[in-house]
Amino acid sequence: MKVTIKQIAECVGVSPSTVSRVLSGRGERLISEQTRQRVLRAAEELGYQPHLGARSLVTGRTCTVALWMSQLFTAFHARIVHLMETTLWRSGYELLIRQVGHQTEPPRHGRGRVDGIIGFECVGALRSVRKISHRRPVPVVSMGAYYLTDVDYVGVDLYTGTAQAVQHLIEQGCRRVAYLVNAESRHPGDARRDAYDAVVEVAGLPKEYIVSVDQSRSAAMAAVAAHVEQFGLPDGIFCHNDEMALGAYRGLRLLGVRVPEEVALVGCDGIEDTEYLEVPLSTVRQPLEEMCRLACEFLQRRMAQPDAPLQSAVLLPQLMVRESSLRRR
Amino acid sequence: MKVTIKQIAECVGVSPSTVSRVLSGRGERLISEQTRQRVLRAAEELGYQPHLGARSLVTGRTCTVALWMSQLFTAFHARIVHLMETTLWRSGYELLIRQVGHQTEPPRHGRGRVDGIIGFECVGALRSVRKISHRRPVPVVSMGAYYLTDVDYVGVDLYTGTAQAVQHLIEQGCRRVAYLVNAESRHPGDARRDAYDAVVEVAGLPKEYIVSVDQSRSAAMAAVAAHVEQFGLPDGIFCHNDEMALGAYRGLRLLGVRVPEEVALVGCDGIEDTEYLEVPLSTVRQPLEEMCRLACEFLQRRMAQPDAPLQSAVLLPQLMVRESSLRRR
DNA sequence: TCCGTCTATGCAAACGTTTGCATAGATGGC
DNA sequence: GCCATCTATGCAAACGTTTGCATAGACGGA
Repeated sequence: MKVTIKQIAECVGVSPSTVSRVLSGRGERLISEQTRQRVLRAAEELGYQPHLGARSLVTGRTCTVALWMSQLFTAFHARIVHLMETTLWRSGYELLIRQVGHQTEPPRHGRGRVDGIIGFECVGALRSVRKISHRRPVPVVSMGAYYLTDVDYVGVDLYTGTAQAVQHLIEQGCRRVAYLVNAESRHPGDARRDAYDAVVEVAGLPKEYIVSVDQSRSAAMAAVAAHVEQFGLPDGIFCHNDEMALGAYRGLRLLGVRVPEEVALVGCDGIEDTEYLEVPLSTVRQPLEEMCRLACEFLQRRMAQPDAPLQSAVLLPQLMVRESSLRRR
Repeated sequence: MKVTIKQIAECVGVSPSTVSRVLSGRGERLISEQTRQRVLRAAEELGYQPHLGARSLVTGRTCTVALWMSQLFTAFHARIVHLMETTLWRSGYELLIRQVGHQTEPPRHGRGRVDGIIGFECVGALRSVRKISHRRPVPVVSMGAYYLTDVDYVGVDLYTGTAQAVQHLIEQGCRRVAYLVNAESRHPGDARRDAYDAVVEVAGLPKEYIVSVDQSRSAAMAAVAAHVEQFGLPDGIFCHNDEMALGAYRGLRLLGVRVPEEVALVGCDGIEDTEYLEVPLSTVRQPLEEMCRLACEFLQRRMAQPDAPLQSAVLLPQLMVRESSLRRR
């Protein structure tokens, strides 16, 4: 049986308002200690749980934040969810998850379900929700490599990160540095692609793309195998992300190619998995903790002050040099 | 500015009830097609979004399901979240995530926030929420290796899975099969531990535990290294899960031990990562798709019929034999 | 012409909270 | 002893939906 503040009120012998004030913690110094205690005890005894729908109806807040992600398969994504949930919970918010990547239907988004949205690499969906909620827009923070100019943004400077990585490969003596990329991300405008182009060009080296149909390991593996068969072996590969780097590694090993002696390998993202390979993978590590922390901060500020000026932060990734890119000279 | 059904009603020139009937899809054959169209167009134009709090207040439903997990770090967990979100979304539910593992405070659980809870390996939290919501209990489905007798349950028979794995190691010629386990799970009552004990005993082999402080890779790695130094090398290791298997693998490699020639290795869970090692890891694969599908089914039936008889399913895992446990004879 | 039936719509209550305003009683200064 | 102030509480409206019941009009049969 549902128990409401009305029942508690009746049971204690006070009015519902008083109960509400005690339970919601609003009327802090307005309620006598004695009444307070009696209400609390009654609530405890009856097993009272506030109805959050009713509460949100009048307060206009739900204490829930949505996290939108384009995909959700790898340890990298698990880590994001983990960090978000932890951070938000501490601030008193719950976390709603939504994968928006491959949904064809427009993102229906009930008003009064969430107080705000954090989008991880899903610019398209964020943009359309913005359009829908034009008047009195939903607070939104965009995270990841691509960004919208009209919402708060937390990103990571993958241009610099990639440039460092490619430069590092060149310094290790690589003269034929390839870029392993999925078909969608291979175009100019992608920070990694642009950085690769620039550094390779400055060094006077040839550009070489290994194009995988998607970001999965198996596809990356197949792409590398096919590429090597057709064009021969590069001596260094920068991979669009760590998943693809793992696929590349396995593809090369199956071909009998030694890493890093014959091919040096650098990934991108910084997932834990890559440390535990036979040959630990070098990578461009994204500062996820910091990014999640900032995203939550930005969102909370935006929820508190809808008209505050635009906030943004672009963090520096860190090149983690491990064995896979260290040539013994 | 917020737009409500009242405004739409005013704009179209009908009553709020009519608008509600059109928009909620309830009064299907009650509304004239003409009115219907006009309401829909007005809603579209004004950018109407229903207030779900208000709706849930009167319907008593939120169309939201909570997924509780004890932790959320690895690709295994990401996969669970992914499958759940996909399945639930298709049935019209949204997914709320909560990590309940290490939270000290009791699981506060607002009534009217979610319609049901799916708990993945978090018996303790489920039990306490059951106690709190004793009268008119929240629909709950428990998933994973441990189970409550008084709630719907979807599990996997890790006893059989483990038995097969250990038997397999013995058949490969291992005579000193160790069990790599984290401190918490090493006790009798855990299906894997019990199965290991039984099979090893029947085979007349000695029991040997490698105890790691937790389930992380690094801890597993350290545990293996320490164990080998103190007690020498077993010739087969069954690992409590894949993460620990990855740690064990790396630990052994750092010691210069060859897998599977000197030590055969089998993990448990079936995460994708382990296929991409230098030596792909054998594992006991949990049928996650099926488990998630069933859990959602059970939950929906329970939500529809609170007094339906208890539902449960225990699925069989599958032993995936890969290179890490194949001795060349 | 009247009555019964059906269709399309409106009215108003209900859902469980929060909160601005009112007020009864207590307290204290003069 | 009176007025001003303060403390603790109650009243009632409001939040945005849904929905049972009522009803107005149309229609058809007798």
